[in-house]
Amino acid sequence: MAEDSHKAATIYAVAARAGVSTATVSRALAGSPKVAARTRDAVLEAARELDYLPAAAARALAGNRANALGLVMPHIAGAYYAELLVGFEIAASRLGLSVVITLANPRSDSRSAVRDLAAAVDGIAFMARSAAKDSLITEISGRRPVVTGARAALEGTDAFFVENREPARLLTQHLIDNGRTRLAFVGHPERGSDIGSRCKGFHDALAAADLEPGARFDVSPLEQDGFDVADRLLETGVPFDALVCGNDELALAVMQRLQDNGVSVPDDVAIVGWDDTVTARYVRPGLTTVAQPVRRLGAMAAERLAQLIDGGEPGTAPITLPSTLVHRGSCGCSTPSERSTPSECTTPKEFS
Amino acid sequence: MAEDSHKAATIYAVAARAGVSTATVSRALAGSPKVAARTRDAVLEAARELDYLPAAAARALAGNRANALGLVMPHIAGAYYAELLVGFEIAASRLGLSVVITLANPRSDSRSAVRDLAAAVDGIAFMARSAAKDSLITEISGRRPVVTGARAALEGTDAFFVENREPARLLTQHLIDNGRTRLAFVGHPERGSDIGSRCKGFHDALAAADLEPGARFDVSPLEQDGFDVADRLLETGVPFDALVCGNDELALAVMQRLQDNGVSVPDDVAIVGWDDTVTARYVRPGLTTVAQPVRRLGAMAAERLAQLIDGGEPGTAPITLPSTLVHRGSCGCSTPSERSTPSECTTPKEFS
DNA sequence: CTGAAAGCGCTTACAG
DNA sequence: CTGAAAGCGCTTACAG
Repeated sequence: MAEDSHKAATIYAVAARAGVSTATVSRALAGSPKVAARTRDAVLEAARELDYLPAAAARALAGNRANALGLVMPHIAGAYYAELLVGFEIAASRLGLSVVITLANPRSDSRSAVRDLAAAVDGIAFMARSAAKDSLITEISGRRPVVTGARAALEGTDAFFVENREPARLLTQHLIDNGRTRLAFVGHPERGSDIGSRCKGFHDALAAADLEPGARFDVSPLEQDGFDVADRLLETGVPFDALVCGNDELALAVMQRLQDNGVSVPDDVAIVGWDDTVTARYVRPGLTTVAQPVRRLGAMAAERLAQLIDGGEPGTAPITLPSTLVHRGSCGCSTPSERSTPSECTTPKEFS
Repeated sequence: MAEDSHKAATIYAVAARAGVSTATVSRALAGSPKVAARTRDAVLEAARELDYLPAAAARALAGNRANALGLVMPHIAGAYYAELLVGFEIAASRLGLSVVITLANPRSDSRSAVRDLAAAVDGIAFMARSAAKDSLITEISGRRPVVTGARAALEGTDAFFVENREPARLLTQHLIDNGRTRLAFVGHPERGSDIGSRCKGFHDALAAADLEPGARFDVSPLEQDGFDVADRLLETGVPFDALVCGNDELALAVMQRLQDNGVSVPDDVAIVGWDDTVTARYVRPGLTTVAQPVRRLGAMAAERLAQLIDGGEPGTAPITLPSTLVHRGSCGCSTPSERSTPSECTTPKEFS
C-alpha cells in the first residue's frame, strides 16, 4: 500500500526506513547469513512497507550477472516448441532465473537479435533447428556459456539430444518384420538434425535386413510437403508398402491425402511418423509414432546452462534422452500396444 | 576477431580507440543525428573492430528502460500459446524490444515471479487464462504499463479479445437451423473468460429460437474432461442432438469417445468446438470449429504495450479481433464450406 | 555483524 | 557537433 510515493522505492529508501546502510539491506535481502536476525527482520519489514522491488538492471550491473537465461528457438508455432519452452521455463524459474526468448527466423539474419540477447542474459540455449548457424553459435559461445538441443552438436559446446537413430531403426525394423519390403523415407535428412538421424536409423534397419537402400522424398517437414509427396505417390501408383516419415506433420498429411484417394492404411501402405502429436492419436487408424521427452529436453538445457554460468566446465559429452515408440494402427502392427520403450539408452552412445 | 582481449569491450574501449568521448560513442551507436558523419563512422569502425556489444543492464539502468516486454502466460503447452508467443515475439522484436516470459501456474502463487518480472521489464502483457489474479495484475499496473489479452478485462487496463459471443451465437444458430433442438454446452463458463463468452453466445441463440436454456456440462477445457462428459452422456443414452464445446480439445475428446461407442457424428449428435486446432481438420468427420487470430492477438498486445511504455494513454476501449467459423462435417452441415466469415466485427462492440 | 565507498557500464542534461 | 561529469540503483570487497 505504498500510496504515498509514486516513484518506486529504492534500496536507499529501505535503508533509511530500517535505519541501516544499503549494504546491509542488500545483504539481508539476499539472505546473507552474516546479517543479525533482528536487523534482517527490520530490513524485511521496511522493504515490505515500501513495497520494495530491487531494480533488475541495477542488480545485474552491480552483480555482473543478469540472472536470466536466453532461449533461441525457431520461429515456428506448434506443440513441440511450446513443450520445449515450458520445460525450459519451469527449470529456469526453479533456479530463480528468468528467461528471455528470441525467435530466429530461418530466413532472416538472426545475428543481431542473438547478439542482443547475449548482451542481456548470462547464457544461451539454442534449441531445435533454430535459424542460428553454427558460426553464430560459435561466436556467441566465446562470450557466454552456450548449450544446444536437438540440433547438430558443436565442438566444445554442451549438447542435448533426443534419441533418434535407434528408435528409427526399431520402427523400420518393425515394419520389415511385418512383411514390408518396399520402404521409403519422407523428409530431408539434414546433417546432424533430428530428421537426419532418423533417416540413418531407417537405413540401418534396411541394411540389416539386406533390403535395398530405400527411396527418399527429400522434403521439408511441413504439412504441404506431405500432401505433395502423397500426390507424387498417387501418380506413380504408390510403389511402396511402408513410409517412414520425418515427423507426424508429414506422416499425417501423407496419410490423409492417400486415404482420401482410396489408398488403405495400413493395408496398402503402412505409415509411421515422429513426435506423438495430439492428432496422431485422433486419426484413424491411429498413427504409429515416437514420443520424445521434449519438455525434459528443455529442462535439462536450462539446468546445464545454469551450471555453466556458475562456473561449471563446458564440453561434457552430449546427452541423449530416450524416446518411446508408440504403436498404433498405421504401422499395420498386429498387436497395437501403446508405449513400448524401445531402449534404455540415456547418455552418449549415439546421436549423429 | 577480438582475440586480443578476453574481457568484453566496454564503451570506454570503443571511445579510446575512436578517439572520442563515451558520450559520443553512445550517441553515435544510438544513431543520433547530432553526430558528425565522420565521427560516427569512426565510432562504428572502432565498435566493429572491438566486437563491441553494449551491456544491456548498464543501458537499462542509465536509460531507465529495459527495452524488454514481459509476457505472462499459463503453464500450458499447446499450439494456442505457441501462436500467441510467436505473434508477441515477432511484434516485440520488430520494435527492438526483447521479451521475457514467465509461465504462471494456475495453482502455485505466481506473485513473486510476476513481481520479479515487473522489476526486469518495461511493461507486462497478461495473456489468456494466466494464473495471475485480478488483484495481482492491478498491483502490477501501479508500477508498469499493463495489457491483458483473452481474459476478463480490468478497469483501466487495456484489453484485447478475440471475438467469442457472436460466433458462438452463429454457430449455435447454425445447429438449430439444421434441425437440432436438444443442445448442450460443454465447458466451464468462467466469468469474463473466452469460454464464458462462448457460453453466452450459445444461450443467445437458444433464446432467440425460443428453445429451452440448454444443459451445461461444467468441466475444465481438457481432454480428460471431454472423455468424462462422453461417458456420462453414454450412460444416459446421449439425450442431446448437438454439443457446443468450449474448445476443440473437449470437442475432439467427446467426439472420439462417442464414436468409439457407436454414436454417429453428426447423425446422432452434432459436435462443434473452438480453436481450429490441427486435429480438427484431420479427424473424420472434420470438426466444425472457430478459428481465432491468436497470433495477431499476441502482436497487438505487444504493440499496445510498447505504446504505453512510450507514454501512450492507457484505458483505451477494449479491442476485439474477429474470429472465423470453419464449417466441416461434425456440425451436420449440408454444405460444408471452409472458412466463412461470420461477421465483420473488429472493435469494441461485444466482449463480455 | 555492519558501514563507507567504490564501481558496474552505460545515458543524458548541461556547457561549450 | 562534442566532452566532462553526474547519476541510474544496486553489490561487494575492504575495514572495522
